[in-house]
Amino acid sequence: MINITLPDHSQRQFDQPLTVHELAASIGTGLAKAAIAGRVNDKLVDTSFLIEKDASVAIITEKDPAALEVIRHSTAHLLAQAVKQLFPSAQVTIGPVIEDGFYYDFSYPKGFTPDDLAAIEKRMYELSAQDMPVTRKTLSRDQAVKFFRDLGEEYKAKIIESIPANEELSLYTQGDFTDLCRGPHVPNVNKLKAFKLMKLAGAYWRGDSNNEMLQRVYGTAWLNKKDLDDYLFRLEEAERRDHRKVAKKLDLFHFQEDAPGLVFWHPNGWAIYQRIEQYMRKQYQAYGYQEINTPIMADYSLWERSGHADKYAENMFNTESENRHYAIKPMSCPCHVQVFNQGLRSYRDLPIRFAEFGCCHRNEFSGALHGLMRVRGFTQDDGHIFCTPEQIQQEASAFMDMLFAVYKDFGFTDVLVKLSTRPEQRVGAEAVWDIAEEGLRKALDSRQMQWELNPGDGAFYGPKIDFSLRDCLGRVWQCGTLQLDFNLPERLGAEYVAETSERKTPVMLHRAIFGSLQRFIGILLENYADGLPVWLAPIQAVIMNITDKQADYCQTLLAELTKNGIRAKIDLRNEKIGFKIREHTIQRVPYLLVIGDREVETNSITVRTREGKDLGSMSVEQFIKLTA
RNA sequence: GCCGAAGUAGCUCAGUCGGUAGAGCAACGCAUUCGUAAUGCGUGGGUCGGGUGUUCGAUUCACCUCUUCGGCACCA
Repeated sequence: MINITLPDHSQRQFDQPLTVHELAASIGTGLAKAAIAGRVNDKLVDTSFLIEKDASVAIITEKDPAALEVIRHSTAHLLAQAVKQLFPSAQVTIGPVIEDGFYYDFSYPKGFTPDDLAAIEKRMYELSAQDMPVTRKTLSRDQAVKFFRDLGEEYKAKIIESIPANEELSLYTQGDFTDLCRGPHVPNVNKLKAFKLMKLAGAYWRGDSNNEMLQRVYGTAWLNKKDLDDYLFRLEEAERRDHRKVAKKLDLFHFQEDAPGLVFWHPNGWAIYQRIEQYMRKQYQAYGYQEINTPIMADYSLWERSGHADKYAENMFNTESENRHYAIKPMSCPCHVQVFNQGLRSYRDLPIRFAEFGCCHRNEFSGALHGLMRVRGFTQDDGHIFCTPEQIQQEASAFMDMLFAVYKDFGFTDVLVKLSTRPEQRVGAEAVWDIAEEGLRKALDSRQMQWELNPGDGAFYGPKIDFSLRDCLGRVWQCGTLQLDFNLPERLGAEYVAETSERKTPVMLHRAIFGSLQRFIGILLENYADGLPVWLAPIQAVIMNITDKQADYCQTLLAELTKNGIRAKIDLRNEKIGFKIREHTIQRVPYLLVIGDREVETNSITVRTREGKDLGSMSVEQFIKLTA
């Protein structure tokens, strides 16, 4: 007798073993038809899975989130089947599920073309229109290796060989196609109804750039056509928000061939940049930092002493003059230690907090460049705190106060926090690691928030906390960081005099909130699409006259607003008011000020927002208050 | 750096199976003086990313190169 518990806690008894599908059928034919997979004792299985002993079982239908994963995985197999039919010489490798879809890597030296992609997708739809069951069987490892070798599938054979010998392997077959897979899969390919192949890309075999480049096909798959269309719409939305597009539309910055990965800021873009830098400068003052500025390049020997020449050389730009070799700074920390080292420091001076809008250059691989998100020249909101091990906790805590306040001011409240602790390879005494990790942990625990532990993921020179923002499209951007460093101060000879008159090496905290100002602006632009908050908008208000008669009044108004620190612009063009409103609405100027005879007579302004809302007439003073 | 795609007017894009290019918007000029998302008419604008080759002739074909886009790898 087998006793099966269903999700509603009801129980059913059966005389003999039965499959998930049979169980579903015993509950209802509709359920049997809708079954995509099963969950037996919390393990996802095929509908063909044979239940042999007492278990709690759920039938997975479209309503269960797990269904989508199964469907995506099966769609990857469908892709492989179509490819093998159309391109028999292609070899299959792996085809996992990823966010919103799946991919499959093929070895196919000729490479697929976009036309091939369309043909493959067409074949996939032809196959899924058939009534083609997906069946599972198991083989021993050696049998499986032989099976795939005989098919000429060398990569599959290699994958299997890397699986422990005693493990049983499962193979899934649909029509003429068989793939090694852990499963589970849909019972029939006709369950696959809404998918689309998205793009082609190269990918290294086993993710190693020394290996052969495989052909990766990306696809997306959904429960139904509507979900697929929604997804494609979301992609369009993300594309619309692309910061590179927004930059063109709003005339913020540009790139050109002469300076790959380096930004040419235009007046509007630089206004945003300046606004952010000035904002952060104020925060530095409020949180007890001293702003400094250090050279953009330094003799190569400094980078040898700091260790960058050893570990970071290929990312550094170099230059030469009068037989001296210089490197352009990729980060500011070694220079900050030089400032610390001027004069003898006492324990009474600590902590010392230096901040710099550090202009850094890194020679990123050409293929890594990506708008403002990955550039070769950027500004770090770089700061270094020199303190004693005992001060780590309070400094970490104060830093997080600052960080969360700053993120909140920019509208980011969903922040992911990760603590990474000591790795295998490390420098520094165990006792110092203990204090450091404990300090960070306590600083985290003292706040009402969730954080995640990444054991062993710290840098060789110290533990760290990373902070990531989630934007309005749900994308995650790592921005802030707090890294403890026991190594660099020692290498560069930083010292202070302790209470006991001994010379001691301070701990150094590397910290950033934006990371790169350029990248942070990119994130802001995509998060707000083009409607930046009023305080960040390059132009906050446009004054528009209705006819020439009001031009003088408009000029007076402009002077008045400018005097009060509002970034205003004037539009006296001989155009209809509707035309001007349309133009500046598209430019996402927060406030549109309409000036006609009525406003001149009553010494007022009429305000319309970029959202099209009419705020009515008000005095200049009222408007200044509104904007501030 | 690797794989794939792309580069034509300020922007978005069309085009030429080899005979030096076109639209819409923008810009400029003239008329219009107008009350909340496009007034009308007219004008100018391009070494078709750069180089080399094939050809009577290359924006078009071939090769090289740069840049950009999508991935991979990288991001001590």
